[in-house]
Amino acid sequence: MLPKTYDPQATEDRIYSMWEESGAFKADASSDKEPFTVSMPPPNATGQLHLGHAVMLALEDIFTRFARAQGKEALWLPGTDHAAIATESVVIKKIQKEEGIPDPRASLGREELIKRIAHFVSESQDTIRSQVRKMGSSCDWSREKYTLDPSLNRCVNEVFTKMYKDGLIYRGHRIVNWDPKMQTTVSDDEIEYVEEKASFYTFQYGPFQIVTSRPETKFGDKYVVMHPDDPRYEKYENGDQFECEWINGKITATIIKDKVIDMEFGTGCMTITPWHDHVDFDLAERHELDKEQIIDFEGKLLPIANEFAGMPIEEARTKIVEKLDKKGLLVSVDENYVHRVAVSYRGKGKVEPQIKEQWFIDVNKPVIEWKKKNMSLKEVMQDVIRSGDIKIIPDRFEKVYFHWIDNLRDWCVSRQIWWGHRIPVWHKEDKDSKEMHVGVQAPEGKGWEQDPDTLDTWFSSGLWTWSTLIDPALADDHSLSLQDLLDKSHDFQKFHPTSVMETGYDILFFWVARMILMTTYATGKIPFETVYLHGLIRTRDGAKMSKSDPETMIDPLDIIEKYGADALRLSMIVGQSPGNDSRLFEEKIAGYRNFVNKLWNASRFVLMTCEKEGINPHEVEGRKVEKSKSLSLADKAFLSELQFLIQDVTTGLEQYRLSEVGELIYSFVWGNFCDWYLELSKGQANCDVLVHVLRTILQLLHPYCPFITEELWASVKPDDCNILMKQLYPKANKKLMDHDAYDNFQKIIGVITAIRSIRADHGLDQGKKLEVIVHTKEHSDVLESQRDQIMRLGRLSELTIDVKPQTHEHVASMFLRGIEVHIPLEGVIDFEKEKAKLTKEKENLEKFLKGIQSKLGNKKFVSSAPEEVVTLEREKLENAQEKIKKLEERLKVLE
RNA sequence: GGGCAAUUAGCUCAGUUGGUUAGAGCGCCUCGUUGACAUCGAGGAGGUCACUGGUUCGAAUCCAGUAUUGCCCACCA
Repeated sequence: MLPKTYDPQATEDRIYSMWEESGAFKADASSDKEPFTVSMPPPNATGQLHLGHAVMLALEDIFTRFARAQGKEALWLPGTDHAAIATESVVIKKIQKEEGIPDPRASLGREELIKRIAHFVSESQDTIRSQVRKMGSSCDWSREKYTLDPSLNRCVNEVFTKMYKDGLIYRGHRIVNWDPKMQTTVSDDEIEYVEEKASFYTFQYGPFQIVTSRPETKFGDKYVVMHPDDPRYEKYENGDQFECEWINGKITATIIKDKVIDMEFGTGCMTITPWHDHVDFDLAERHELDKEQIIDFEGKLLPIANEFAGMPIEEARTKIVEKLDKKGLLVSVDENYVHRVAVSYRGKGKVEPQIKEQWFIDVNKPVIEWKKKNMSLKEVMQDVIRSGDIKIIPDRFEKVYFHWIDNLRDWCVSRQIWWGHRIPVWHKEDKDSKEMHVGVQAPEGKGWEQDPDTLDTWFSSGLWTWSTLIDPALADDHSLSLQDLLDKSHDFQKFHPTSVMETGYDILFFWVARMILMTTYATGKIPFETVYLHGLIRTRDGAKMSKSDPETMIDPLDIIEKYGADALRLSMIVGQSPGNDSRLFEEKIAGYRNFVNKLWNASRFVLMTCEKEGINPHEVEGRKVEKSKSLSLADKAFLSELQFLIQDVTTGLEQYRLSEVGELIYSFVWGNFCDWYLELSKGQANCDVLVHVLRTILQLLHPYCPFITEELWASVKPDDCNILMKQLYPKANKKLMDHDAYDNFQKIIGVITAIRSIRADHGLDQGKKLEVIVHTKEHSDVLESQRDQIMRLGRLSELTIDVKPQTHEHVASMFLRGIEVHIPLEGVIDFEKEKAKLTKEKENLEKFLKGIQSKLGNKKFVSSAPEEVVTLEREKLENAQEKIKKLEERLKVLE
């Protein structure tokens, strides 16, 4: 016999091992079944899983288990990401802290540092693997991938080379975001802005006044820019020159007129620093102006700054202001200026724009053949969404996506860090040599050195849906082309494009967009059909959970230990809608733990009942139940409701409406199965139905709560059945859909509810005699057939069921679903109120009826709307008509 | 500056194409240990669906505007 409470701790690990050993997670590329594929967004190989991962794993596991149960060949492919900058910075910090080495890159060298990082990563990967298992994830571990695996590296090199040959990858001196702390470039998307209060200076610059918060960049400023339409500067012409006193003596300045200037801001004119500012750089490019570097890559001033050379930015700033003040060129200082400073998404260090030679992907060059047209990467990215090849859930993110693409600039893909995919470019002698080789492998001959730079981590992540499906054995064969690799890899042929990409909306641009870009280009196919974006999990107060504040952090592992993985999964799925943030706190999780336990006890009850009746649950045949002729009203009603549940759950899951479906099952199990059916079974039990319904519930719930359902399945499964996760999903049996039984059963429920309510309202003693008055013979028959149940659940010692029209003094308190229940009470009934209520109800119904009639009378509607909608309206009409009739009858009684 | 959302019970949130009396969980109040479950059961209170207009027989739902909050994007020196 099962224990009184469910103990997830004692169950989950055992069940998971059982699944793994059974091979049920493994997908078969050679099967004939329809494929269903999910690529797991690879967690960064830097440490711990957090709730964001947990929600992702829960969602994807539900998708996968459901697809599997629908008879599809389901593949959920797990893996980890090398997370270039993030990982390197974590390890460098660790070495600095633990070993006291201030600059590990310099001290250890490339080879040694990479070795250290690799070691760290492999430990971290083990942690992640075990955490993913703890969540119950049914992913195919035999196919686990890592972004630095040789076969994935091969794909990276192939794509880079192909892009280079197509002229999509180019090398150029461009302004990039330089992170002096991490000593690398970062992409536009890896930047965040933090508000900072700064001093805002106004300086005299020749005849002009300019404003800046960054005086230290102003050494090279020999251009002053203003708007061509600005009346204040009408007398100056573009190209005019003048001499003026500046930081280090006299300079010759040139006037530039350009429309980027905002006349409203500051003094309406500014000097520019093309080397250290994106806008200034663009402007300088347009007007072909000189660019000079002021700040070096360490964040210190260069010799151009004379006596300030070698100073760090912050120090130089104050000194320069002092100097300009002494020269009388400082006009004013605003100490309360708030501006936004760019910092690196990872290292949180201030980002300094710099001009550097970098590798870029051209997003505007129309060289991609897509749908028989030549398109640019940008255009393909727009087309796949616009044409509906890829659907984004929720769809409002499509707008956000388009907006992002409109603003997309060429993508800088080279990074000056060591951890990652090294760029497949070789230089003869040194980097500045003119001889260069771009290819998948190193060129023949001596003296070739590979470019020291690595690729942006999103370059390889962009290939994730398909590079993971390339056969590693083939990847070693360099006689094969990229196309060969795709054509010959069975997994790729079977499982790509993937079915759904599920991830947080916060990486829509970082990753989802890049996958679309890279995959359409490299394979000619979309990477996935549907994008499902989940929201962030926040604290009870709506704050972001952050590592720096352990109080607010909820560690999924702690929760699993305390409440079980099933409860955690439900608490993150039910009540959440895609794309919206949600809050999580322990009471919520405890609520779902209670639900899980409720299911446990319901099963216990079923098993105990079977034992009492001498029935072996394993021998119950589902089919027989469905054909049985000895079903009670409750059995029929309940089986009918179950069929509708199956239908709703299935269509809901097909449409990715996970929250709604979770709620449906929850309320069915608790509100119907436990509260009614099991209670009724205490009077008279049909074990066949009990077992059958319980099995179906376990099957339906399995994608959400895999552990407990699997555990319970073992106790109730048919003898010839395997483990639950290999079962096919239940199908609704139309023959069991019995509206009459359902309606009649609702009447019983109504009566019992009424009795309970009356008892509570009037403190009715247990065993009090009750009279139930009904108006028709049919109702009386229904109640009569369930007399025992009503008496038991209503706790009555005597019950009269009578058919008669009512006199005023007898009409009592409750009208429920067409049945009137009353007990003899002295003077508590308000007839006028009752009458008014019914009259209003009738009026509403009549209004409603009129509306539908006019709708159905409208030819336009009938001809244009889908047939189902029209029938639905007709049904509504009939229902309403019937109800009005009944109301009229009741009103007549009251008269 | 532009865009996207949110606003529903004390709290956290559902509410699929407009449809009959707006739902759930938690919390609160009353009662209850008859053998599945106190991680429970029965009953109850609590909402002008942010506000103002409009479309409609009918609006939480569609449209316009207002307010508050949040997020994203952008070159304001």
